[in-house]
Amino acid sequence: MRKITSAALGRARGREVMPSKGAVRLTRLELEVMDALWQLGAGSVREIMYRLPANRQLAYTTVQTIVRRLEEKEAVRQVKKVGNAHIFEPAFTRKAAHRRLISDLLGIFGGSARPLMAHLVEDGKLGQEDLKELETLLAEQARKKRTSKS
Amino acid sequence: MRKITSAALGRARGREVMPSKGAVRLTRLELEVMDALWQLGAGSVREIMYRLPANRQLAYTTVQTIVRRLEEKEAVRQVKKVGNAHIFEPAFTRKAAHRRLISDLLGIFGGSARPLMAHLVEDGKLGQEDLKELETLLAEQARKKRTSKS
DNA sequence: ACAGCGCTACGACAGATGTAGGAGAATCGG
DNA sequence: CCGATTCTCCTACATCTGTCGTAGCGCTGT
Repeated sequence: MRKITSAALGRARGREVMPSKGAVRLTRLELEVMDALWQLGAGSVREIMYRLPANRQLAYTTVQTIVRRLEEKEAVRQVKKVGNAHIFEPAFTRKAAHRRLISDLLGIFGGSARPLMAHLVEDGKLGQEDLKELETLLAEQARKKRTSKS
Repeated sequence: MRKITSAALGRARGREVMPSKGAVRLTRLELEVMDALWQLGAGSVREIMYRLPANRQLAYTTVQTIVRRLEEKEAVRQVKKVGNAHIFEPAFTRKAAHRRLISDLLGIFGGSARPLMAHLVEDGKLGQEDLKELETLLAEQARKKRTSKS
């Protein structure tokens, strides 16, 4: 049998997004645990457990396991002990994590924010007021940059 | 030992995002395969393999496996045979898949598009022209809706 | 007609993820 | 000082993901 490909041998463009050094990729669950920690600022396994959303009630040891894995990934670190319990704290901000998520998504979208935005608008997730707000933000940012730099 | 939690017993808000019925969650690799298929419109395993980005050269059977899994997830379906080879076609559009991704991300962001946008602006992924463009799009959409509906 | 090559079906396997149990050490309340 | 409680540390295990290999069947060209 002849290879079915015959003519279509055009290698595709190599869209590629560097994992930017030490940036960890958090899983869904890990993200929820981090979220709890971000809310707390710092906390014990049990505190994290209680801060988990209602639709994610996990066993104590499950949370503990996730926290341990997060430690391995250096996403959280122990800051002190209370009794014999470790108190953990996030190793980076929610913002940083979000940035990572967005950049991943943008990668999938081919690197440009446009299509993403278009979707948002189409889905009505983005209205007139939002755009206004953004313009303000953009202007302010430009101003700030001019002030600090140059 | 006393539970370390003592006072902090406020259950967190139950942010939750329904998986919207039959919507499948595609993995990274599956997404790349789908992307190849979207480019092709429809194609054989081998054609898909050749369309994969240069940084993702996989063995023939690897691609085949992914395609099989996508079939199980009903993300692709066989449309015909050429020789003894199956020709596959996506079961939904790239757009639909993207919508799903975005909605997932928004879920993580608490449901609002604002923070997402803010990030984009901060990272300079979104400029003046983009916002202009979006406003146009938004206006057009409003017009269209008015025309079709009401 | 048949050798050979491509395709399919299936199985395998390591590493990542989600979820939890058990043993035993540390601590707290009395 | 002692028992009950709560941690910690490890282990376990089912799934999901990423990646292939093998066996065998069906075309196809000569």
